[in-house]
Amino acid sequence: MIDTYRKDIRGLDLFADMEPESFDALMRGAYVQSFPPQIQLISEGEAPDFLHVVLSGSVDLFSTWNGRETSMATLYPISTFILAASVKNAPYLMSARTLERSRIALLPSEDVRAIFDTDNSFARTIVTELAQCYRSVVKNTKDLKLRTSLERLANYLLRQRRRTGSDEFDLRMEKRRLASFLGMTPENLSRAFKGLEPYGVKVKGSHIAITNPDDLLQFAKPDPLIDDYSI
Amino acid sequence: MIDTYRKDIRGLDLFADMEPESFDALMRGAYVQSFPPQIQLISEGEAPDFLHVVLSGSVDLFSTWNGRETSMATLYPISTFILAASVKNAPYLMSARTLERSRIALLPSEDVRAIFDTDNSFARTIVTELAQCYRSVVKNTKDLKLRTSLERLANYLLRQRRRTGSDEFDLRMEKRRLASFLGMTPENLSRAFKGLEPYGVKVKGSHIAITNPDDLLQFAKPDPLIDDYSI
DNA sequence: TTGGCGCCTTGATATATATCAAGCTAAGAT
DNA sequence: ATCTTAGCTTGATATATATCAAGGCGCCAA
Repeated sequence: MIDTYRKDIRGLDLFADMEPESFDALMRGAYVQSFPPQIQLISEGEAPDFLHVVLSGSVDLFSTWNGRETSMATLYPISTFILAASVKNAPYLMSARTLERSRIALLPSEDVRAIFDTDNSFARTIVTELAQCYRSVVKNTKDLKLRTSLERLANYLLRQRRRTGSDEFDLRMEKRRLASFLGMTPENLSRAFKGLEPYGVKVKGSHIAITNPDDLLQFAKPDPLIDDYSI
Repeated sequence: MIDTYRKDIRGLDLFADMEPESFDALMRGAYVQSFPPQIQLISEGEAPDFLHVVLSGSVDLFSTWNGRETSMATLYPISTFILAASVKNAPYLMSARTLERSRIALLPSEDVRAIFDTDNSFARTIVTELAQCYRSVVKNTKDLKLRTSLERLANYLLRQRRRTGSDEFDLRMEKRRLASFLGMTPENLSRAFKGLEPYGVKVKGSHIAITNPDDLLQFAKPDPLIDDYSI
């Protein structure tokens, strides 16, 4: 494991506070691999052999049932998945595939659980991390159940605006994947973008410009208890 | 705190393994209160003053946005809510109300966090609990995004069948609340029950009889990665 | 026993969303 | 530079779901 990767991983909240010996132990069994785009890294139902860390590129978490598929989340560096399955040693609930060429660190789940058992501060950090994950999914459920697809898109755009700190930004994923994440078809996403034009949303390819933030805010009614990922 | 309640709480996975001193400390600040039906116990956005334990009765967790409301989960004895907010000391994401007369134990969140900081085995148990919660919400999201309302109802009935171990059972909640939980209107739930008649679902008031489980199974296609809450 | 009330059901209609079938556009390949 | 192709858009249509408005049923209270 080269030192840059080691430092990247150590920088994550999840690993920042753990005992040096624990971190060393965890890194001993870990390795980094580079994957081409569209490679399936894990499949739902499998045993959780590794805790994954996205070091570069991006990864889509998705689920399937009865021939249908939906995107559950997209991960960007530096972040981990799938922690809950690893610590519980329970089958993955989601599959994962690279969206672009990506570097992924693989930490054996067995090591994660072993260190979890011995390093108390690591165990506590995992609590914080899992609580955060849990709350994110709850927010996502509220988004899905309480809002129409147009409202979901409007709030998604406002979250991107906040993340980038700018009224203009590029979508970070294909529109078809965004559609799936927002729980709609690509066709309807197209129409939804049109539907937001009256509120000052200009779309050119994957470039978005919000020309009238106040109008969009009034329509979208963002709520920290749904849209603020930091609380 | 009378001894029965104490024993009930101690019996929960979350508290079963913790140090006796820790448990005593937690119980010292705790108290049990009885509430009439339809009393709002907590409101989303509030600070998490207490970790709640349902000792008897039932509690609905729901969320609101922009004048709309949706049921997120219903809790039965003996179970806790809202652990994630308590340990993170972050605002509640959901509100809670009693559905019937209910006895609720209230454990000060501050105490929970204090003991979490000192009792290592308690910290580890919380990890397991939160991982379980997280996975449940992920399953719920898959249910919502991958299935139609008819399929969600069919699988809900099959889960009740499994829980009760019988082809006949009573719904544990009002149909309107079930509708909200399943992400549909009461009118559509009514029609959905009709729509399941061809698969051997008989409804009389809140009593359900599944006369042809194989047909229903074939239609519903239950999946352990969505419908099995134990993994 | 009998109102009355709340919840559920039903039918009619409206809206939201998905599907299907072309076309269009832009980025990469030759 | 042109071809090719994948992804996106658009319009037409179908389906799913919500809304609105009555009506029915059962449970509780007087």
